Amino acid sequence: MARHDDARTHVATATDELDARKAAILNAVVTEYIGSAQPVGSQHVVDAPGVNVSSATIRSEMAALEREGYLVQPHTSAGRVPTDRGYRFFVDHLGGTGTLDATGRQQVRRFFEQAHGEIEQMLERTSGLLADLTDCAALVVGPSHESATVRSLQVVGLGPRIGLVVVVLSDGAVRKATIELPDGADDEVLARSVACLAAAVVDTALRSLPAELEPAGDPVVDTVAAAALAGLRSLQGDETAEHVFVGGSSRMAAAFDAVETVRSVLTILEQQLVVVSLLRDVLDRGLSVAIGTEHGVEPLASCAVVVTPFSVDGEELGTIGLLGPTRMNYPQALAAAEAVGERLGRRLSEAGR
Amino acid sequence: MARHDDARTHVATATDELDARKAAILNAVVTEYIGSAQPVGSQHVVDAPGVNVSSATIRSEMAALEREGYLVQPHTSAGRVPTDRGYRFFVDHLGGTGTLDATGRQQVRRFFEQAHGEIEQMLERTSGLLADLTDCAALVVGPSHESATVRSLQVVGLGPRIGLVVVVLSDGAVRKATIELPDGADDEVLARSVACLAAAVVDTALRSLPAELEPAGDPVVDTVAAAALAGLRSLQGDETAEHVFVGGSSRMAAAFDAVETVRSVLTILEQQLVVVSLLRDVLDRGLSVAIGTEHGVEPLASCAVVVTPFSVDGEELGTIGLLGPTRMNYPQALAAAEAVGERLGRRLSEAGR
DNA sequence: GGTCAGCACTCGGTAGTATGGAGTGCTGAC
DNA sequence: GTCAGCACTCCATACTACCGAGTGCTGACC
Repeated sequence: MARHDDARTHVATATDELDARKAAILNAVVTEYIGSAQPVGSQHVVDAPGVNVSSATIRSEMAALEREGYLVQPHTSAGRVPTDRGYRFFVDHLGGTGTLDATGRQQVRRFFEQAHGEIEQMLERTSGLLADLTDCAALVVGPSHESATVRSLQVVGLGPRIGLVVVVLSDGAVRKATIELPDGADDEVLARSVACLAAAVVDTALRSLPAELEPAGDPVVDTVAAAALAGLRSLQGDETAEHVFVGGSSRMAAAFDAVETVRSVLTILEQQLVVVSLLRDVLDRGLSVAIGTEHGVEPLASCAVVVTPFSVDGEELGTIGLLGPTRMNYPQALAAAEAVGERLGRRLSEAGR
Repeated sequence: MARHDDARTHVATATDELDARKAAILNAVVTEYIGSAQPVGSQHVVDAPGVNVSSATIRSEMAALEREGYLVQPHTSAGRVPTDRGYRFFVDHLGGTGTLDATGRQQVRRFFEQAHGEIEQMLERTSGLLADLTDCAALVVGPSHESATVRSLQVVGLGPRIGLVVVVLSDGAVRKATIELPDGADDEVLARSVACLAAAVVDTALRSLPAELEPAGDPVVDTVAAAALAGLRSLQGDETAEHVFVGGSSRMAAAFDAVETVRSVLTILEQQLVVVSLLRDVLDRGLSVAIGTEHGVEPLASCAVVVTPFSVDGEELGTIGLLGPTRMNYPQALAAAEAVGERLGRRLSEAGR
């Protein structure tokens, strides 16, 4: 029942918004509620750190906190539950990010010791790790390929008139596009087309491909090269719509007891576009946590999102997100996201892309 | 309430197991229950096709069906609910697979008219389509690459000592592996290594790669080639563990009202390995539907799976699966899976792999 | 003036009881 | 073999009572 050890033991200090005691009480209510999911009564707060007053005094303070919008009562004669604003205050006044607990740290270490494989696989598995650590749904968006340039290019004949353009980007990503080949496109023609196309697109970003190519003389070669260029073009869209790896969405079922809520949250999680722009939006607003209605996605009104960017090679950005109920364990989630983000970035950097 | 139109209007015929009337009653109960999710009483069955008897007679038949294990009563004085065996009979005696309804057919047609992109994207989107059509979670497993051979090979330098092996398989799949390069591995060395490696592995299946390579004379070239081969080797595992695209898992939340059930089903859906082997297992047993405990996966005891293979280029197999509650709409699910599978296979075949 | 013990009050949750209705199984007549 | 009629079962629903966790207020104390 008493989960005070879970709280950052930072004794609340006076702030512009709330005096020290109110802050301490609010903190206690939030931590308690995160642990128990039950409305918190004045009695349960009485021996929280920084609160050295009787339950009567706490009650009057709680009433004040309610007037100021930090707490609500589900009904008269029930304990208090934090509002979004209450959580916001709690999150904003955490003493530093805190660290992962011992078993969590160990889990992360082990994971990165034995992790291997290509970037997509790493990201996928990382989402699982994060879900395990935090009991939230985990979102991992890989580094953007937007600024990557074409590193190498190849056209492979697959069938009688079918070819595959394979392009390697400077950041190590590989893309492919199927194209139609004209008759008479033998290996030699393919090679010449590639050479012709390569001259024009290598070291170019996918989004700034040339519109046309210098004719190479041979009409068949030109046709192939044009087809391949068109193939590359069709890849531009993919880069904008980034892939997000979602792990542990089943945890959302444990977090809510209304099936309807679960359903609507899962529906959102299935829409990659929504998820990605949610994360990006939160980041753009300079937040690392968005609570309840702070992010605009209505079906997620009872959820909070923790977002952490991770940097690969200094600059390019990937994003880690954790989605849970508003009463999620913020200190834990923040610590996990940060720790994993840091190690993931490091790992991907040293893998050389 | 009356959903009899949903039922294949096939009037039950006598079988080895059940006489015509019992079969008709069982069919009516199943269809009604699929529609309403409420225990079905004798009154609700009275004007179902093939049942021209009074409710009293139906009651005695129902009692018999219960003794024989096709129905159960949640409690005395409640209607009847089909057992897994009841569903099994229903499914086994559907008159042909039936067809999709008009709007469904239109949805499928539209989808395949505007569908484009590479195979993975197609499969992903197809899972969404199937979920929309059936209100089930949809599973799509792409054609196996097991028997595909190496079609083309390339090593691209990415950083000072980092390279990427890119291999195109005969079925159009592209794989990559990061490798470490020795000092002095310039473009020319890479080209020679590729040539050396290509000679040994082109037209070979990934699972039957040679253990070693003929030395080419130059130690640097040999090192690169060996590293690249090791890279290829690391891909073997990926081929066995196939990727499955899961769409519409949120529908499972609508299907059950116990959050706990939802959670455990979702947990299974997150484990690709389990899902793939479930599908494969059902197929191997020659079934197209597995109901309740028929598949061995315990947390899915209240679920049924509809499985349809789809063939690309005659032989190679992909699989479509639909996961829903045991009271899912089997005729609809079977029709949708078949229709989509057929068109998907056709589409992937003509795309040339 | 802030703190707090004491107290009256509120109200959700649980348990117990009545009632209605959907559904059953059985019986006896056709 | 079929089925109208009937007694019976038992889930849902509604209502009531009651307990207890929790509140707000008051008045005394430092």
